[in-house]
Amino acid sequence: MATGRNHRPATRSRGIPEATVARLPLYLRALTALSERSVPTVSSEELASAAGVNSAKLRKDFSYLGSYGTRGVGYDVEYLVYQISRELGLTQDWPVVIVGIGNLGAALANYGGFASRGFRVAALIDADPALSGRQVAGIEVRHVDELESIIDTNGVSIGVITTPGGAAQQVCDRLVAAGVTSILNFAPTVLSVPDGVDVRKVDLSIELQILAFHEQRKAAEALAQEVPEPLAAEAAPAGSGRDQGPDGDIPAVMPA
Amino acid sequence: MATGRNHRPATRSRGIPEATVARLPLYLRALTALSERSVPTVSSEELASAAGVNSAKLRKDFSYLGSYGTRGVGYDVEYLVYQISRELGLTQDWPVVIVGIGNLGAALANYGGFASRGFRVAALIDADPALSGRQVAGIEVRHVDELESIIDTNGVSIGVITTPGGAAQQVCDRLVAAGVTSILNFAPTVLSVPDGVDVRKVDLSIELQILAFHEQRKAAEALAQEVPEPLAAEAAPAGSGRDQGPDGDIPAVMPA
DNA sequence: CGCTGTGAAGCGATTCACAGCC
DNA sequence: GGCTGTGAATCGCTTCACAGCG
Repeated sequence: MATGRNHRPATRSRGIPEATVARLPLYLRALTALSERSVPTVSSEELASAAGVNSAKLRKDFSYLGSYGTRGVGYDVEYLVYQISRELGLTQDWPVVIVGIGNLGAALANYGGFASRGFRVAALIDADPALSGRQVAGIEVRHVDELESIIDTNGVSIGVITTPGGAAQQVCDRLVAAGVTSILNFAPTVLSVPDGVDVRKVDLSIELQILAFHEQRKAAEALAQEVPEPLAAEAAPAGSGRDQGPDGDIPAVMPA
Repeated sequence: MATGRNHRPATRSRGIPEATVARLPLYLRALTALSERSVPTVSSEELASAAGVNSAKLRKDFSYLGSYGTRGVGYDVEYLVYQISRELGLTQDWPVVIVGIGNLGAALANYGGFASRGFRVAALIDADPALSGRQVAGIEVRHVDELESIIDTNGVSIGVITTPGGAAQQVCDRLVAAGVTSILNFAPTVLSVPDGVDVRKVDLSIELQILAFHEQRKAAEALAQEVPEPLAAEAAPAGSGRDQGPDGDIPAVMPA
């Protein structure tokens, strides 16, 4: 972990907790919406509820960035948008490649949320020669043979893998060898990468499985409530359980 | 926050930590692969590395499920597959509906990972009448007017929202009113739902933004290394950074 | 002897609660 | 008076390290 022992206790700037980083995009989205409605300032309470977190957490998060609010008033929307964008590195634009142009790859290519926030799809890449030259979302699909040269020419450092699981590690290796240092992996595979390369994983079926777990638990509780046996002693009073809650639960996306 | 105070401290069995639940699908995937290769038993070390976590975490996770291993030997693959499946509620099959059949909805409909693990796409639903009747992934697309009846007839309790952001809350409300109690939301919107309904959110652009943050930090560190000013005191010795690491980082998917 | 299962320690994130400033 | 910024308390997850068992 970078950071490491740390001489300097906790001091300035360079120590934003991961949990906070993961929420900054949420705040940014909410702020952008406010900005579009020309709302000039916002309180921690309002912004927190728009972002789906609680206000103490939000204030703590912002405190890591600096003192950008005004007591008694709130935060200046435009100013915060800028500060968060800068902190996230969105003031520069990041060329990304998407490898694997199936439905999911196409969905990502078409996804407007990218371009709007500092990301530019530099190329779509697929191993199927039949796709080469086709246009998806107005971008030409190139053959995977060109992967290295595309990355090199465009200075790409972020790659998105939307291939089938079987091809993912191979593609990953090539991306890394070509100079990519951040990877967003949608394939259902644990990628291994050298130190210094970040991997984040998004797995659709894992999310569903987690929902199924809670769904099952809810069903069990409902039963327990009807037939309050001693066994049920625990489930019944719990009532609402941990459910919902706009606050953090445990996620399923992770690095590496 | 639903949740609330909660009386009972932490007691028995029904208390699997969220972080553990989020990893069970990972273990299950690794175990399934082993099972297909007819590997009879596996040690915590081997399984952990296949799943991309460390072995202490894995053993602790399994300890919440029960004592399913054999000291000096390891875990029986088939038995563990069964136990985890049961715990996750995958021994029953869950009918799900996907609302919003754009590229992403289609990608999900085609995604093999669903059917293979207890999920069945009961219906594809879209607001566009032009799509109604079309087949996607061998399933007929139905009009959103039928949403309530579809959910009712099929006993659907899990819904997936892949509509544009603007339609998400509306769709969510109808799903919930019709009886859905778990929602997987791909729209870039914070959904509000009543207590007792679980929401998990997957946001593609948020993941990229988190990568961008780290990418930026890496670039800054590289610079600091070249020109070792006093400011750089911290970055330089860090070397590899926090990067990689098969262990948990902070995710961006969360309930509600 | 090897590997699991688990108390206990450690650590990071969340929440509380209030001092400080506008 | 209202709302931010933040130490201090708390909570939950991770990691350690080893006892216990096959």
